[in-house]
Amino acid sequence: MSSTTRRAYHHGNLREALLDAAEQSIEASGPRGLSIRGLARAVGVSHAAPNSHFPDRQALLDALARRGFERLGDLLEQACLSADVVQSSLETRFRGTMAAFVKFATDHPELLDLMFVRKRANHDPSSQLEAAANAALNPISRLIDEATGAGILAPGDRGRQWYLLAALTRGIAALVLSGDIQPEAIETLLTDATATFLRGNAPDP
Amino acid sequence: MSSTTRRAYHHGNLREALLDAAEQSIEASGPRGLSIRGLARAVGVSHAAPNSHFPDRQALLDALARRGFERLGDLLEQACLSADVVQSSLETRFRGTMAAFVKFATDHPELLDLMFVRKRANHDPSSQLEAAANAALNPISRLIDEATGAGILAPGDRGRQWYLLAALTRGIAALVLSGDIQPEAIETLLTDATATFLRGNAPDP
DNA sequence: ACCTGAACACCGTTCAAGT
DNA sequence: ACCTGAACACCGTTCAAGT
Repeated sequence: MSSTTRRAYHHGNLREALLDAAEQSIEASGPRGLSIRGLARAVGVSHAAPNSHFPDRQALLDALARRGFERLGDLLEQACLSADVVQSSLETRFRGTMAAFVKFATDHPELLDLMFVRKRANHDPSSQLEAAANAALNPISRLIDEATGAGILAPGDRGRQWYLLAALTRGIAALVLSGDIQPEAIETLLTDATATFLRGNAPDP
Repeated sequence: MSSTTRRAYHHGNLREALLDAAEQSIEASGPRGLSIRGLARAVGVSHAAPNSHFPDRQALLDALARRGFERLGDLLEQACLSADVVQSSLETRFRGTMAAFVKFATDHPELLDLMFVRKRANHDPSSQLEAAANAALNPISRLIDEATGAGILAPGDRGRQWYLLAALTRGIAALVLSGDIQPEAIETLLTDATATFLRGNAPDP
């Protein structure tokens, strides 16, 4: 019965097999190195077979990005929760969530790029991709609400604080991916960023 | 005599003509839409002609990125200086510099992407590209030094403050380019980011 | 030195045809 | 429904040959 998973490659499983191969390819040689024909070859089907599952190359990349957001969302969620269980301070949880994002970036640099290109080429706000993107970043909103409730963050405009935190997080990831920060300095930067954000947005005493 | 600039297209001017065409193409349809053959066509030379000026496609992209850093450097410099002349506060100048970066991002989104991919594909720390990149971001360092001198920033680790400011700046640009921020919210975010950075890194009283 | 033209090994996408 | 094979119009890069 376990043979079912092994055998049924060309019937029903092709879509996922292609996405798996695509993710490997992308991390190895960037999105530009990804070719539909190469994927088909790697999986052992004809070069036109992928077309049955993805109308064009971009659709495959979108599906890849969507999977990425789902995984990123899980990681951020975990970072929030596990920090909670250990009864850590809110500052630690902020830092942990940013750190989780940055770890995802270093683990899957090309995938992250793919995920955040969106709006430029493709822009359908009702797509599953956008839904996944919004869902993934939800933990950040909840953390901000919690901190506001605890009196650690000024109860100002929730959106403005979200933007700030999102900018910091993505900015750090960008610095790391472009190689503009020395790897040893990342931990310090995460700590500094958390402290700066909280201090800069603390309620007036 | 002005005919010299107009005529001498295929002798001596080709390199720049290709780069100009490349920049147009890239902003119109992304780096993926850029083809050497297409450029050659647009400029009116044979498809192999570009090879006399750029050993391969990547070399052309690198040259494009280098030009981008030179222009970005000029803009940041200007943002610093012009704000100085008007005798503005240091806070205004911080904001102005970040705003200049973000404006460059919205004006040349694809070019900016190209500029900051570096380290992943290509990584020669002694290249002219890297030199241009470092030079471009110099104004930020000078601004931090100035603010430290004026007692507005804590005289801690210069590098740590640089990383923070760079992360904020690039993060905001990233939010804008990926469409994750409403355009009307950008000005507010720039103000909030400046205030948060300065407040979060102010010297202890 | 700079450019051309042919050649080679790739692409994505379409489409009739098979199962 | 899912896949194949041929076909079409593209690529980047190399290289002998021209000027």
